[in-house]
Amino acid sequence: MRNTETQESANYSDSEESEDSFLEEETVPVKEQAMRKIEFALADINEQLKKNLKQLVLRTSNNKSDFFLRYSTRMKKKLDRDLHCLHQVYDLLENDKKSTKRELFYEHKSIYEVQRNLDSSIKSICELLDESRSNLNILSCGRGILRGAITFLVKDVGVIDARVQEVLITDALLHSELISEANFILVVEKDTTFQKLIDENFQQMFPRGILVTSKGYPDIATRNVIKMLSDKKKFPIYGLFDADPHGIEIYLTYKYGAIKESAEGRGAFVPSIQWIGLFPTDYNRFIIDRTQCLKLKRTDIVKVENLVPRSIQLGESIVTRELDWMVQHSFKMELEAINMCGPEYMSRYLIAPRVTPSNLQAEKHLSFTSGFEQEFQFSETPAYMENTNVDGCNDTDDEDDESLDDTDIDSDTLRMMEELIDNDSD
DNA sequence: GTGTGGTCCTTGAGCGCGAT
DNA sequence: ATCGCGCTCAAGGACCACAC
Repeated sequence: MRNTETQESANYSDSEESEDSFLEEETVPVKEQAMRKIEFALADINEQLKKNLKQLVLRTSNNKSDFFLRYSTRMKKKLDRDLHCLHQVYDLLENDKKSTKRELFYEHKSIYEVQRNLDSSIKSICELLDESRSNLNILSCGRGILRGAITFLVKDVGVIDARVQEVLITDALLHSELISEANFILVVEKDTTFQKLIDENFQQMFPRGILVTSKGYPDIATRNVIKMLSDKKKFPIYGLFDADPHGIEIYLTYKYGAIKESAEGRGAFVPSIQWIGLFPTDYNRFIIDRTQCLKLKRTDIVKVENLVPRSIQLGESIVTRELDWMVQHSFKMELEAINMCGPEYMSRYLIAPRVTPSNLQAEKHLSFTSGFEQEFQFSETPAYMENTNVDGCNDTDDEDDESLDDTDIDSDTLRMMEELIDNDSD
């Protein structure tokens, strides 16, 4: 045992000092750092396997303060999958190749069994190496799409003009050059809304707008690309989601990332995104058919129960208040509810008035908005106007008299939800 | 008691297949 | 030809069981 330990230390003593000092140097490329870490981890775990230890540790250095993965006897399969994944990542880095999750999965389908096992391994490896997924040359199958006033110049691909075609959002866009005269980005929750807006001439109506969707919960690539556009071009970002608990959670995922932030998706969020609808309280502002209102299910109420404290913690008073209203009235709405009001209704009466006035003035085709404002009297102040500044920073100090403070909302809402759960036989 | 893996649920979408 | 169903994929979160 002692001999082995001596041998082990002999194996790494030569490189240990240089290893640690090497890793701390910022000038070393990410790729080289990751490869060194993997080499260490594989050699180290190999030694542990020889010793037939009860518990194995996957680590990237001898420094005990560094992140490591621990594997008990019941986690043999997990270890096997993680090691295969580590080998695949090393292969990608060594050969300067990029691969999708799906491709990696099919390379060792018998090992991973189902894709979520590979997802779990990738997540673990990102934590272990302290690198984002894209830095490890792992791409996700693009899910998000984009259309509007922007052109990407992508290395090795060429010109991708989003004015004339839908663009699949992948990590490759992150490293492209941009040509754009856009002055805002509109993120919509789902593809049906995206297509509907395109069909209703979104591009003619908003020639300087960019429309984005990630088809449900946003993937990391889409969040990263929106963040990149926001950072580079300072576009204001607006978000349009269903007036239901999932829609609100999707908004929070865009704005703050996932609750369990991982190395895989580190930094993939867009703090400047502004929620412009569909608010539950929009039921009072638009002429929405009662049949478009769907009763909250038990699972919805449970989700609201979790979202309320989260929104309070995040200081999202509008979200808290809208959730409160939703629970009090016990129904939710999808974006399609607005479409039922009339042709181009969503673009004209929901989106146009809710992007900033400076943007509206730049739109030649929006003369109808002033007419709309005259003909349509809001029964109450829309939430997006109450405490959102033009620069996208929320100002939670200016609550009107009728608004509840967070403490009141919390207790009222929770009581309401408890009653609903008790009465809900669904 | 705490942390974590595995499982199952939700959202969004697409595709193939069988019944009508 | 159309519709409904069940499967897939990619994200998210919640919950339970188990190891430490």
